[in-house]
Amino acid sequence: MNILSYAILGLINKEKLTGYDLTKIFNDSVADFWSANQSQIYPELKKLVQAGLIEYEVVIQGEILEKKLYSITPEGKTTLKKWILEDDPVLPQSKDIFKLRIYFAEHLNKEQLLGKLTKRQQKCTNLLKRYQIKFNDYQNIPVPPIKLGDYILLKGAMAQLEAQLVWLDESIDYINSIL
Amino acid sequence: MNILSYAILGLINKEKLTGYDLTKIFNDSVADFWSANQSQIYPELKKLVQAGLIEYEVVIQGEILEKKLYSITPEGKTTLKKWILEDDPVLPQSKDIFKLRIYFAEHLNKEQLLGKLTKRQQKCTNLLKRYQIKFNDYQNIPVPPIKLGDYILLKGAMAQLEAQLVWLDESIDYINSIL
DNA sequence: GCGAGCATGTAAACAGTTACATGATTCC
DNA sequence: GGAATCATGTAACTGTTTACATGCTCGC
Repeated sequence: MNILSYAILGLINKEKLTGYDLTKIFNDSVADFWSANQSQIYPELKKLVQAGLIEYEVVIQGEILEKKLYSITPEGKTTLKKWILEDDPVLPQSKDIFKLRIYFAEHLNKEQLLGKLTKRQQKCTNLLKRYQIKFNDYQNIPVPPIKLGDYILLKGAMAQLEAQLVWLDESIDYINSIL
Repeated sequence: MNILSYAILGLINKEKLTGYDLTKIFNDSVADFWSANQSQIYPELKKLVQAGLIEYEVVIQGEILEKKLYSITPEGKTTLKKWILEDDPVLPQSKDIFKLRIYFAEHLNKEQLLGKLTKRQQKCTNLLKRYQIKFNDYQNIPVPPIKLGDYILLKGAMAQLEAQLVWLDESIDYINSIL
């Protein structure tokens, strides 16, 4: 069982979902800490059904379109709970092309370097704004216990972005002071 | 050319390195924003030599051990500079198993949930301490322009960890207040 | 002499990306 | 009628991990 299968299991456990729903979720709502391509989803769902951890009912959409609505089985729930409690390996080794380029930045002149940093600032600001809109929705509706994960993770994503923006600001100041 | 090959190119550009050196660097100093396994390094080095972007001299270590010390070629420098200036795709889609588990945390009771969060706090604190020691070394020696990348990226890693610690603290308080 | 670390490589399995392929539904 | 979106799947390729395989060097 790879991590993706647990991710799928966890999402289906929250609510019944189709493969298409899962695809959207991995590209939108949980993308900050996990992602997956559409082409990974369907084979993985098949494996999970074979393993007896999920099952599906065929639902007719419109006139003839058959969609598979997946739900978790009791065995799936047990497997999921066990996995959630497992110890986490050290810390995630994330990959960040932007940081990699900046690390090699002795090649850039001041303008190029500042240009790259301000572009990133812009992107972070835009994403943060989207998160803040989401957050305002949560604030209005009191949520525990079902939405606890959503709430905490959203706050986490926002905190990381805010920290990155402060770091970018400081880096710009630093570069201005030395170059 | 994949990203790893540019990462290798950038590192070799800073100083002459062996495959073994690169392996260590990808597991230690740059692990915060890029990582690679030993088994990826050697085939990639071969490709870069074939492409004429790096070259090596054989250095004898001790009596007979031959090690290959790689250096960047002029074509390699050109290729690297071009790549560094390329625009970065949106924002990195990092994967964080810990966050994924917390997202599914409605399965945990208060103690289990707080246990997971405090364990992560411990790990973040330990890593932050190591970064702070590194940082103190940089502070004593004035560094630009060669060590600019090291300095900025280290500050970035520290900022992210500090933000995560604040987030974990707030999350613990939040959970205590609602559960 | 021994153990930790230096040094280089390959093979197999697994995970992830990009592209292909098809068709229905919903809303305008 | 057409476009965006819903919906499901496969194929080929690329990237990553884990394991295998070997041997030297340096310091104690």
